[in-house]
Amino acid sequence: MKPKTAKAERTRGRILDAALELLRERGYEGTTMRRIARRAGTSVGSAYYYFPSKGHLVQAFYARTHQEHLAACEDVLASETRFERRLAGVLEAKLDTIAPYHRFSGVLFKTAADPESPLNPFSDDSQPTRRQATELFRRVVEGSDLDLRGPLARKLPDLLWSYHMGVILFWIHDRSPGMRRSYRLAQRTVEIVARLVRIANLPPMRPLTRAALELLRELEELEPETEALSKETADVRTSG
Amino acid sequence: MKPKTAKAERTRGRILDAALELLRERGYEGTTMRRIARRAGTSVGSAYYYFPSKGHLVQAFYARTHQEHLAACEDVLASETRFERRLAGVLEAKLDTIAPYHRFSGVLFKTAADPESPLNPFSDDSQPTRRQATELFRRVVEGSDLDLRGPLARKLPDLLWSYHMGVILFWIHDRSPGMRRSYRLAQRTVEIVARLVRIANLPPMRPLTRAALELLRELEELEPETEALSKETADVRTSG
DNA sequence: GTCTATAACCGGATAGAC
DNA sequence: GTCTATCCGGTTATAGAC
Repeated sequence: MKPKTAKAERTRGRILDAALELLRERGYEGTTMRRIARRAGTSVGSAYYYFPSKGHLVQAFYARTHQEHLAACEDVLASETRFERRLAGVLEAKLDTIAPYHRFSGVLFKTAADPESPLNPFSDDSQPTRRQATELFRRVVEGSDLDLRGPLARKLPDLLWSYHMGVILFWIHDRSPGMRRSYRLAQRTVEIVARLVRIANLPPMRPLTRAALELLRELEELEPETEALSKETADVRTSG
Repeated sequence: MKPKTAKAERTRGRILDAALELLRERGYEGTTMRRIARRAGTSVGSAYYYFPSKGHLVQAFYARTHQEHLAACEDVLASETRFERRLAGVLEAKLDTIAPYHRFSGVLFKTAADPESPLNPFSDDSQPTRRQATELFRRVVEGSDLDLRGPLARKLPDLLWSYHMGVILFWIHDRSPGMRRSYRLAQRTVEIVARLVRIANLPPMRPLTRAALELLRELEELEPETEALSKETADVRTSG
């Protein structure tokens, strides 16, 4: 899968470049494997030699936009300390970064939603990207004026990642001009989320917060990956 | 699309039955249009005459499980008055109803997630089913001991529908034996949701609740459908 | 052994004859 | 309304070239 020779390296690069160009130019459906190969000056077989499926090609594309997003976040993260601003900045940067791909976001998401797909954000293939993403939200929290301790502090980045996936889900279905509704949703929910986080630690809310965090812990415990370490269920994984 | 003669009615029925049988027996991928046609004793062309795409066949299948779900809810809705129990009952009935289809839920969801797909819960094609579903959650609320008034009362059914979609999303990716994690998630989040709803109307939470409801209202206003009624943007809809 | 190319295969979808 | 033949695109088998 990884190219061994310099020539192969170039071929792989040409295939990927051709795919990314075509995705921008013609969207997902218009980007056929035959066309990718033709533009890259090679053959379908070659493309499949380097990328196991069209989905993996798209994943490379994802990785690239993720890098762009990270870069676009640096400014806010370096200059702002208010939690609201940091979170809003990261979300807006995200919406800006993915804007050019809205026309075929549906198909991308469609593929990404399939639990069997390598694009699915919960899949093993995506784990590096996902880890990077939660890491980003960890920075949002840690560099902020939020003064959190305990389990909420530990879980918040994951929760924010889920929240941000929700915003993206909304964006995918957003048909308003300029995706106005999505930007609005992000701005306004950031305020709400921030207020929720700030009051979560106040005494009257403690039991509720504790219940929610306890649930997260419990669900993690039930995770098949965790169970697989115990004796009897090791083969469950391979049967799926 | 709708059969006109009695013979056509029967053909359509045979095709649908064949499709549903095959979906149970062989899952989504194993259910090819050619196989459906063969089992129904007809041809691919015929199948496409009655159902514009494989997706529409699956939608019929959805409608059927939705009916099963409704039936499975009647008992709880008739006997319980506590909001928690009603909501939990409806969710558990849902998980029970869809359990047999978990192996190919991913593909179903994958199709459903595509904004262009007729299966997408936000699409026009799905509007009847969706309306029925929110109606169900309206019954959950209205027959319960919750004493709500104002905008929260009006929006709660929609919010609960979204929440229940979230549970299903989790279920789709749930790989634990017997979908234990999903049932657990439902039970526990029901408690949390109920507590949230009950405190949302208390004075200290009022501003937050108001902000959230105001956001919903605002997003509805930005909806393209609403805008399309105004003069200039009428053609936006047809271009998608 | 590392790549590349060609010719299939398979299944969803459509055209058009009857 | 129903059928057959065909297109189209993802994917795979496989034969060779370097």
